[in-house]
Amino acid sequence: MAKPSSLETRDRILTAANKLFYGEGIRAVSVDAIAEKAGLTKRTLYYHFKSKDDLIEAYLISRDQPNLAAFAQWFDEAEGPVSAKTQVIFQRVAENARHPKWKGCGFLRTVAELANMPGHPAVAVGARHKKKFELWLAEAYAKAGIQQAQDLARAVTLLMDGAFSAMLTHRDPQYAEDAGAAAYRLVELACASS
Amino acid sequence: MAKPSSLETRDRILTAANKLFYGEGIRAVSVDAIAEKAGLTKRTLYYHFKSKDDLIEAYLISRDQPNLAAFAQWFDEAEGPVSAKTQVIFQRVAENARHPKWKGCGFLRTVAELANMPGHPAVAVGARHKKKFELWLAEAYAKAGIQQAQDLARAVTLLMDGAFSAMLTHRDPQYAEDAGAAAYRLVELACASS
DNA sequence: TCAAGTAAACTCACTAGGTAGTATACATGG
DNA sequence: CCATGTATACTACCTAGTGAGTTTACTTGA
Repeated sequence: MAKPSSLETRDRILTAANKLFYGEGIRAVSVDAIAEKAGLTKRTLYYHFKSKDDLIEAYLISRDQPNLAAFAQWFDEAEGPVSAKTQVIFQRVAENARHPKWKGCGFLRTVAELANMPGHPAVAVGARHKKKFELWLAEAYAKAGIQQAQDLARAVTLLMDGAFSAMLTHRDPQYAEDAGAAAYRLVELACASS
Repeated sequence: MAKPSSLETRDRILTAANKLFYGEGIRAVSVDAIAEKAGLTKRTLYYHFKSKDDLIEAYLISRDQPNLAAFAQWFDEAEGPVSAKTQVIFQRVAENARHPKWKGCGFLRTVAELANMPGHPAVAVGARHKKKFELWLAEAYAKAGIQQAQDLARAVTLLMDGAFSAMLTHRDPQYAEDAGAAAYRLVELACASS
């Protein structure tokens, strides 16, 4: 069967790809650089991934569940009404954005960089990730008895993507705080009419 | 002085850079490709621009005023209260996004692609452009007698950036329509408390 | 028990083409 | 004549991807 190191090697490549793709961008990072960071040769990398595009897709897939889980945990841990719980998500995102290595939302940045390849599998992964986030929010709002849960989830998701973009543009976490305040108002408004 | 064709040549290069950088992305486009599209040699391009980075910056600078002017025109032409005028901007953006060549906001995409170079002059141009948009909105809201004009302009700008990101991700103009509806609600809310 | 076989996992050296940027020379209008 | 503008041809290096061969771990037959 497979060597015991096989899965471990694939993970090492993915970890290196994560750091480099997120830190430097997709097209700015060469396959050679990833192989070197992973401590193996390019030929070995191509044994585990059939192309650079394949590796880009795998990079985003590896971030999908962890990111969604973090949002859900922040929301669940927060006290108070859904409006406040929503706002907490934005506050946590703002906190994360203070780390020096923070470089925006990896999904949005990858989609933006691959805008000239709409059919790229990684773009589809990014779109699905954002859809999942919105759907999860909509379900949370529906459980809280909000009538227009879908519309509200859509608006909050738009504010979140706007916050990611603005924080990256201006390098200022305040934008996520302000987006959170706007989201709070919209949730309160929806609650009032429910 | 310069040959009469000099300014024209610079413009030809800038036009080619515009189409290629916006259509394909920054790092995906080579200086050779821009020179070829402009119908001249790379050496001539380097006579007018000192580096690729310089050309990237010039590309964004050339889009700054036209974009802001379009937003202002859409807003001024629209009928009704500021809430409706705000919503119209989003509707116009959604219309534009239906063009096959639409590839998102050139400023946001450039900033996202150059996220690993925070000091890049083009990133600064992108940040200034977004600040100008927000400031223009804040002034329009203040003129309309809204108390929290700045907060409101910030929220609407966040929704706009979110709309750009989501439309690019999902290739669906509906996201701008929904962002416009949310913006409408926030403006109405601010008007009510003024 | 242990040598031979096998397939997975891996490396070295390479191809063919693209990259930003430049040294040098030629043209052309004032 | 001479400054501005343009082109040819080049450097030095990086790019994704591959052909061919080697090492490793495990299986299997005697």
